[in-house]
Amino acid sequence: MNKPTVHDIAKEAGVSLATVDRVLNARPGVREATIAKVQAVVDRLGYVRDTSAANLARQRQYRFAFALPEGPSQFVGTLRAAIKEASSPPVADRLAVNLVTIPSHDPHGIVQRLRGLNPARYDGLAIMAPETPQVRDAVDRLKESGLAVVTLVSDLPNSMRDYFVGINSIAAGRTAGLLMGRFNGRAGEVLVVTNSLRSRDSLERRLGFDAAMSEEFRHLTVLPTIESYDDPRRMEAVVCDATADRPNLTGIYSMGSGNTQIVKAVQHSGAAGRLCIIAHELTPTTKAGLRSGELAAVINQNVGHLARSALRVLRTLCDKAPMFEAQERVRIEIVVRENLP
Amino acid sequence: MNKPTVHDIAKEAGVSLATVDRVLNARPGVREATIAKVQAVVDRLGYVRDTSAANLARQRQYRFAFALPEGPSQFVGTLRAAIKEASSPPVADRLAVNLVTIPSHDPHGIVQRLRGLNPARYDGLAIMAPETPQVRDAVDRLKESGLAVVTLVSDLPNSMRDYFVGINSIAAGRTAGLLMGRFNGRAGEVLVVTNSLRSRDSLERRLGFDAAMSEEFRHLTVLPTIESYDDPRRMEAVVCDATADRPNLTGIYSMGSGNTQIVKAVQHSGAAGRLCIIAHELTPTTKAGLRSGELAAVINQNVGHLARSALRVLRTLCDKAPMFEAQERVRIEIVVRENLP
DNA sequence: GAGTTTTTGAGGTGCGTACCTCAGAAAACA
DNA sequence: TGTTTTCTGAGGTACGCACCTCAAAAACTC
Repeated sequence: MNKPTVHDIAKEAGVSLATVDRVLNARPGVREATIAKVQAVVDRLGYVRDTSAANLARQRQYRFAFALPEGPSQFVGTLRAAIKEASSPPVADRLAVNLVTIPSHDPHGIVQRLRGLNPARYDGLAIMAPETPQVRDAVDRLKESGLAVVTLVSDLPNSMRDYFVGINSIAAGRTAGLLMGRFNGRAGEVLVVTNSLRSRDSLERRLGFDAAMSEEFRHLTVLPTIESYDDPRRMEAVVCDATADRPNLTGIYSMGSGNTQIVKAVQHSGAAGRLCIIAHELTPTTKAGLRSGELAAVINQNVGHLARSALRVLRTLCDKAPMFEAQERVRIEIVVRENLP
Repeated sequence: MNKPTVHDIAKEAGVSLATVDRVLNARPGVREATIAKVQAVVDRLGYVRDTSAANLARQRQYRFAFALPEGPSQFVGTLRAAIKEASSPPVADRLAVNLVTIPSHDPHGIVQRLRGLNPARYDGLAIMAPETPQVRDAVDRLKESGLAVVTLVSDLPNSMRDYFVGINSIAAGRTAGLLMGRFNGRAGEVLVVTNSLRSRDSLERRLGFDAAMSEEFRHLTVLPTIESYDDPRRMEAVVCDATADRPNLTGIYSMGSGNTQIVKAVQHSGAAGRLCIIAHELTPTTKAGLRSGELAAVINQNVGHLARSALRVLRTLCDKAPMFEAQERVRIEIVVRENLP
């Protein structure tokens, strides 16, 4: 017997199509006993709803909002491009994706933006935002008004989000630490820079990095994190100063964006050869850095994977269909010059 | 205007539905002039066929054969499992996948097995096989009888295959070389082992490895490749001898399967600490090796990605639909203990 | 057992496409 | 001009499902 249909269920259960339909779509007006009878047949025949036929019949449109931070981050730029590519025809059908930008470091502004989203006009939300109580509450409110919600890149673990699409940041930091330790044989100091420690992923990367370093690589001294607050000049100055003032500096771990400035500063300082620089996220800048040898390695999460995964998960959640978890696990990629895509 | 349908095309072009249908499905019996007229409207309105509706109407079944080598290889085992998972409901619909095993190193046997496939019963073939003229011809024959053909893991570049799903083996070898050079600071010799150099991917890995080593890491001497011909005892013996006879041995590059034996031999020899071992493909054995520290790194291609990619590509080829290339590019993953999935 | 409420059945329509038939129009040929 | 061949149109059915209506049956109530 091939793929049972609703007709088969009806025949087998001795009820009408309408009743099967009511049971399958949880519509009211069916006795408990009948529901059980139909369910039993469904289970026995192994009926699975044909999602594409269902969507066709229901004229389904998946309307998703993607909330991404504004600002000059190259990573967010490539992520945005990946989302656009993954949600445009003919790859995606019945999909209407709205990209909304939210302020990077202003919880209040983020909340305002999220309030501006009419829950009735969306079926799902994917959001990349720092973890603050206000943001969490705003997300929870959208969830409560019926949206499927996934967090992207940076998790909000205590919110009501349905799923997190991204990498384990602690493990990512540990990986960076391992590479720093192995690639960088000379004893000395390691500078750690980022734009902000306020988002959960940055914090966790630092934790993982420190853990790996202290466990295995005691020949390296990790300096306190320096934040640039998205200010390119500050980032450049910090790196310039460090290379000038610290003769023992042998490595830099860049946890966030601003890699363009780091590379530039290092080039000017003439310290390029003696430094092992490890950064996050493949962007035009970091790719160039890998090619030219200034960057030793990049820890990456594939933006295409992130985008497609978020879309798939949101779709699946809307359909209340079972998830294919293995496909949604975003890998922590190690990229060196030789395996650049 | 929302998603134009065939009806819109018909109305706009001033022809009937039947004619639009004939044009869209390349059926005969339409004048050139009319075809052009319809095509123009299709382009102008940006019509894209609704694949799910089309498949529904056509009761389409995609029937694919996956030809994978037999034998005890753990990698092929995990790949096989990934294919099964990716082709079973409810993840995949209208999909009938047949896994066929082919002899590993017997071109004649492979050809026989492929001859046994009735082209009328399949829409597509994915094959992982060594590159020999006989195999190539057998593949070409299937292609000519109308199947979509993709090569998997190991390419047959001079065949008529439509697509190759897998990684660039030269780059993979280069990556292994880079890691060997960076992780392994001590000068000395590097042993290279594999089960066979007869398949294209092994050969190319070796090429890439040598290139990277000779360009950058002159402190390491790479020994000639030793083949085990799928004989576990031979593999173990080779590694045992090398660790015993070569005091300068500092690294092992394992290009193929047989990692269980390598790890075992190294453990027994007591040389575990002084050796940097790099292997290919994540399997239970290599995962355990990474966790326990015997393996320094593993170069991996994600079997789930391979499986899903092959299926997607075959489907796309059957539909004659445009391909979303970025999604099909399989990455060369570097796996260390810290970023184990 | 009459009246009320709750369940169920039968049937239809539509989603966007594929594929079929048959008649009639247009073009090409003699 | 008539005849053949080549196009084209109108219409239908089907795919698997969602969602609707209306009437009939069954299950309750008092």
